[in-house]
Amino acid sequence: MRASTQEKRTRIIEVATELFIDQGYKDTSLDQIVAICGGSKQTLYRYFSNKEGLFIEVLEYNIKNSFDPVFQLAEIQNESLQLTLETFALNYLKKMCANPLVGLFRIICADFNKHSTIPQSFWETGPLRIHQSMIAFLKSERVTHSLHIEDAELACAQLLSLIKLDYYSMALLGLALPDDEQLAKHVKKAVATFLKGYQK
Amino acid sequence: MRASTQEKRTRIIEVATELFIDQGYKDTSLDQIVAICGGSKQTLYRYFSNKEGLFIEVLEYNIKNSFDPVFQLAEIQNESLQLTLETFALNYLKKMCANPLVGLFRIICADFNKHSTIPQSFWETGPLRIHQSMIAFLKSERVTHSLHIEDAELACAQLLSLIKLDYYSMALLGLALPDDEQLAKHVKKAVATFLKGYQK
DNA sequence: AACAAAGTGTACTGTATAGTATCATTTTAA
DNA sequence: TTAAAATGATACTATACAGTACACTTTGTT
Repeated sequence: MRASTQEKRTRIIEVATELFIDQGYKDTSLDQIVAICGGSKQTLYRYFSNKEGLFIEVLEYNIKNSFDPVFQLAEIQNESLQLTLETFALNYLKKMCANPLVGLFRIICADFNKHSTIPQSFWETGPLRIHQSMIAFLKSERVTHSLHIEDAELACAQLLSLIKLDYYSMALLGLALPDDEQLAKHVKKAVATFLKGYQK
Repeated sequence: MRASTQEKRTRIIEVATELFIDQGYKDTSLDQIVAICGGSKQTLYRYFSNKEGLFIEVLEYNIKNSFDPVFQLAEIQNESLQLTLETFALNYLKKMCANPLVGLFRIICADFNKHSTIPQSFWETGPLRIHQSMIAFLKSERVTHSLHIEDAELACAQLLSLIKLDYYSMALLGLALPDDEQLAKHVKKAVATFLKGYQK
């Protein structure tokens, strides 16, 4: 295999990512992608089975790049519990409410919500894995010695929902989110409510 | 005006609602709508400026029909506070996570998230009005005599998020939700966490 | 009855795009 | 150097659909 082959594949995926997110799935034509990448449509079709196949690879590529850093965040465990959660929360919130995740989520729910395994596999490789990280954290001694958590799965879901609030829905709709300072304030309140709800 | 004119308009809107939700915006053609309604494309164009204009009316029609019952629910105030909230929560959750709201939300975020006032007006006439109802309730004596709520707006957002959890995202993706019994259990826990987080 | 407004059926225009085919050109490996 | 594989440029096929034009029919009104 040529040295440039993998680079080219990656380049196509990156250009496709940008266009899909910017214009939506249906409104992004393969001709457009090729025009920006350079090369020809034949090459694209040699790499990817078809438009849907390309999108699936776009998805895998971005899920990997976007969620992995969040997993790491979920494992930070210094300072106070409150501060740990606040730090995680702000990063989690900003990652979830921004591209590429928001743009790709829009496409999955609008263009693949029926007759496709994409939503299920997106859910399992993305959000669900974040949940698992957080559940493990909530079960750790670090947490259990100051909070009374009977059902870690539930507590995790509640914590993440308190963090996201309606900001995720607003991001999906393309509405403007508060600035960083406001978000930081919000996140503190979310963590506070969570801690009080699960205090011993 | 003919007696049937208003009925015909409504019929077009209802058929369009179903097709838009079922197939998405781009995949629903006006020819299809006309074929099911009967009548001709000219008539459709006499009633509605174009496809987008039709969708906007579809939206208004369904927002009105779907959110209004939820407002009423928010005003139920009998029995215990806990029971009142649980009752509201279950109905709110089921309404939010089902069609037509889910299907229309998908379209708004995928097909109108840019260069359109649709998201903003959807947000204001839908979710925001529910928030306002709930904020008023949380400020009522009924609530303030048993809970300590400094910021009713925040408390409202947190409560509704605890109720929705990730079920709304799952519904958008077309993933299956738990059955009614499970949802009822979930809702009790959401209300419990909220009450504990805001207890005096 | 006569007229105008509302509605129908059908065909058409213009445009867009997924996917394929062909053939020339370049790159790589031996 | 040479042959095979990869890539590129371009054109083509088939299809779909928003929006328009137009001739004709129905309905309500005067």
